[in-house]
Amino acid sequence: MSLRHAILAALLDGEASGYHLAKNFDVSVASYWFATPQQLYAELTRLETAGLITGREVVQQRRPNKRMFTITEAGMSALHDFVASASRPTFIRDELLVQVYACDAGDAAKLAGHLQERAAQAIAKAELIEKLLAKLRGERSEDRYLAEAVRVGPYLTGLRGSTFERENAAWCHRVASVLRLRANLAAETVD
Amino acid sequence: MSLRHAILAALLDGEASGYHLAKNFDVSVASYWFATPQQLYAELTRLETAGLITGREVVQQRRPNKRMFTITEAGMSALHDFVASASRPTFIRDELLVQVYACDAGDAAKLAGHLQERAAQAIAKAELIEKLLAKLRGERSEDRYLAEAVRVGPYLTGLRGSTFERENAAWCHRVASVLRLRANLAAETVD
DNA sequence: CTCTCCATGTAAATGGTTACATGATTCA
DNA sequence: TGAATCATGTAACCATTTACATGGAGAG
Repeated sequence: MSLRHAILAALLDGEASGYHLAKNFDVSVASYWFATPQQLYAELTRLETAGLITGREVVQQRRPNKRMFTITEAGMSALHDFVASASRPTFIRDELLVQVYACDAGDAAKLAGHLQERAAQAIAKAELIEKLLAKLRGERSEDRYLAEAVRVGPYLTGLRGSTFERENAAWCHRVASVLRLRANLAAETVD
Repeated sequence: MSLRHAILAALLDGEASGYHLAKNFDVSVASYWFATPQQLYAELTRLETAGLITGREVVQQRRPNKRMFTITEAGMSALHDFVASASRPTFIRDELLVQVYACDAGDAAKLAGHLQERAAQAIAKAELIEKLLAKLRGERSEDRYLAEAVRVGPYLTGLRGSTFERENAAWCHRVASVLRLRANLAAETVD
């Protein structure tokens, strides 16, 4: 029920098309909310029907036409209500963690390889987010920015995303090294 | 498709009933995988049909009868394959983060309150996990435990869960204090 | 000439949540 | 007397993923 709010929140940055949202969702909103393009297109149609956003057709010449959406006053009011509403703790669902939980019953060496890949992806994502934060901040210090800026939501969620990815990478490295150490110890025992 | 693997992984700790899994999922498997009881009961039935687990009826006198499940060899082999398989990066879906993203368009004071509650919950969960880790480790240091223990999966995932919750709490506090600071500054400006 | 990007959508299938249902036992 | 715990399940409903479909433009 809350993809709609994620979309409304994303539209605070201004008019956007479904395609644009799909491309940028993981940079802006989605260190913490993910959606497939199909989900977005479907939900945009529903939001328009509900009057929370308005779309306008933009005719393009060398590209397919697109529909640009803007949040309406009704949408702003719905978002306002949402911000103050209660929300339950998140539930993480991460296949990799299930794999690590079961690592003693599987091929730990291969898993260690996947962990290294994940660590690299996590660092790449963290760097992307951190660049975005630096751009938002500009010359100001973080504290000044957060005190003075007109809008701070995207910066605050970016902070969470960046530490999350850093912690992810650190954990992946740690687990991979433990698994490799244990593989070596096991090999010595066999000798 | 991977709730089945989470269940198989949970059954590495030994025989369990659906009810038991539902109660303990968030302590063992589920800093990183969540499922409702209904999901578990349904999936257990499917796993049994598929021959990956076996159930036996336990007749009780002062309580309803229950079915205890054990992982089979076919189940172990499926889990083995799963551990080495590729998995995509997680996608977080957290309503609270969407709320913070949109905080500039809503009631920041109320949101700050919710953030404090969340921080408290996160710390409670971290402490729970950390107790579990200490219990697993016993007298040994972490490094020795991870090198020597027969099974390390649960400890390794517990590490991730505990830092995740700590980081969560820290972030909630940070955001709440930023929002309060801004509320005060806004009030002064009005004076 | 193939691949990727732009841009949108439909349809089918799977996965997940919520509500409802049962019924004895134990604790306050 | 009322609520919580034990223990399992069905059914209806939503949310999400995956596959399929289209078609021109520009890069290699």
